[in-house]
Amino acid sequence: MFLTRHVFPSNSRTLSTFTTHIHLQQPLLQMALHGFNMKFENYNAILNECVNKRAFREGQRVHAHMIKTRYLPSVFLRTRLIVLYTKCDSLGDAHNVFDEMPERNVVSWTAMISAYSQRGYASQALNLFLQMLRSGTEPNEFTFATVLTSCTSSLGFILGRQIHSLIIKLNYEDHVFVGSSLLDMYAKDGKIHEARTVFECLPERDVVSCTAIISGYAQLGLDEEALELFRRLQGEGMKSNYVTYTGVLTALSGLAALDLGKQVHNHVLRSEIPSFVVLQNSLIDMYSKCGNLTYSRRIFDTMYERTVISWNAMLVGYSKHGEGREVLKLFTLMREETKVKPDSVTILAVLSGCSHGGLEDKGLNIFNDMSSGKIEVEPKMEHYGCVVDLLGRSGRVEEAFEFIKKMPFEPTAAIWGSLLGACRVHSNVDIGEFAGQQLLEIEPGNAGNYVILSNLYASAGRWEDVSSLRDLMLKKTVTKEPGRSSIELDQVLHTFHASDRSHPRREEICMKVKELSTSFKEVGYVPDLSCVLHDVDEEQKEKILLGHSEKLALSFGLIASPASVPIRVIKNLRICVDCHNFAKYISKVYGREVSLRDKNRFHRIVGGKCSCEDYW
DNA sequence: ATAGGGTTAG
Repeated sequence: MFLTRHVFPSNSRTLSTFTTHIHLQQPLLQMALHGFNMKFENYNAILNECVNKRAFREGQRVHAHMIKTRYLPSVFLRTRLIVLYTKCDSLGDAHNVFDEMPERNVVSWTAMISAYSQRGYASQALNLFLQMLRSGTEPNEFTFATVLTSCTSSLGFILGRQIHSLIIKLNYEDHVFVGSSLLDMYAKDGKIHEARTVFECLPERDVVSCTAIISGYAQLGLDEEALELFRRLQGEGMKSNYVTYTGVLTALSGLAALDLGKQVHNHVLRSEIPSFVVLQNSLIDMYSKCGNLTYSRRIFDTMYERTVISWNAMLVGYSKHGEGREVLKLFTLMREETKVKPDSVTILAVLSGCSHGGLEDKGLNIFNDMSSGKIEVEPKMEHYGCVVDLLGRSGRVEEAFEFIKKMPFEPTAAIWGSLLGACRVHSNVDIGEFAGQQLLEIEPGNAGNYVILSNLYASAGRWEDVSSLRDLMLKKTVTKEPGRSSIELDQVLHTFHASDRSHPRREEICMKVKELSTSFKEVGYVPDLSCVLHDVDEEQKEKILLGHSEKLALSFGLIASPASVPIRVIKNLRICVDCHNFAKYISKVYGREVSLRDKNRFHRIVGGKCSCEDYW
């Protein structure tokens, strides 16, 4: 019921939608083109109209008329021309006007900086800003708000901090536009506390600054913090718009909070908020990451306009759920749609979709089409990574290894990790050992790598290697991002850590895990002790294994949710081999569907079988 | 005349 079709105009920020053949006010145009002695007022009026209507050709004719009649436009009019050309997507023309200006003021500099930053030319925008300072022109609040949006590279962040000092010196730190731009810059640099400080110091807040800080948390994966802040600001009377909800949906996607996501969706539909493409894209992603692809597809199908991101979000959804056939079907549809071109993310989604869906040959064909230019996307490192995955999954481990050696890139940790994973599943100890060594060299501090290599050694019965791996791990400073699993029940998110004793129903949960383990052992479950790398006896290892956050969340789901619904658990890391097996027993013994989202994909486990076919 | 927050992938 809540998915009704909403038709709204497309996002007005799309630059490509300008028209060139429009009717300008005839008298003015005639005056300009028939030798009338044009004055400032006339030019200003006609240029304003051209800017508003994005009338590129007419604007050019007016500009040409100025040159022909040797009219010398003021700084003001030249700046209008820069803005006109920028809005009409003609950066070259804008820059020519800028170059030929006999004098410039803060507005013309800012307009030009804005032109570059809007088109994504960050370093040019920053260069221009520096030139502006050197020329002795003092920036104003417009300049700062603009230039900070171009501070998104590592060099940009350094410059951004210096710009912050200048902002303080020139007394613009209380300005809300400058503040939102500044806090956004800090958030994008991962400096969320500094972003928060800027936010808290603002004398007044508005939708944009509030949205910027909420999205800042969400983009860094601080989902709970984002949600908490959203609720607090809402309580303090913050107004939300569609961008705010996009940020909130990002946080909810991360948490896989389906019920809350539906609530936001309902709210958006009931309110006057327009269903802009960006918001719909967020909804597609939210439903897919919450495990509900049907809703994602329903939104996708009813969209009035789709961007490449809409297609990508849907493709990624199918891919993560292991629905390879659907990925290919949708990709075919996409290629028939001429308005949208596949990009690098599209191909990534399709390749990984083929891999997760067990369609190795189809995936390899697509990679070949890309290499031969039949698909017009430049193959990047990540695409090569997908091929390693595809070959590895189908058991062609040697081929995958050869492929890595011939790649035009230096292999990354992700590539070796993918090869090692394949070796674990297909028990290729020789290549796996090599991949593992490379991996331990690149990422000596990543505990996950040790676990997979240990799994591999254990599967080959090489126990002495398992123990020397453990010794090696003790020598290095190995940090493990703490594993965390959560489950949403009645709009409340229950989060568990390993051996977590903080849940109000901890006794019950702990008992249940033990009970399950005992009963599963009677029907064939064998705890996989190679998943534990601590130097303890077997009994202890089993205890540690039973404390894994996934098992706590799964058991809690079994106790606390009705038997008719699937148990939906999400884990922040890749799921452990033993817990994956444990979940299969739950599905078989209790007849419950388990939907498990890990860092890489969804595992839909029914009747003891998983949609990943034990490859992840 | 010039300005800030947003969606997919990793």
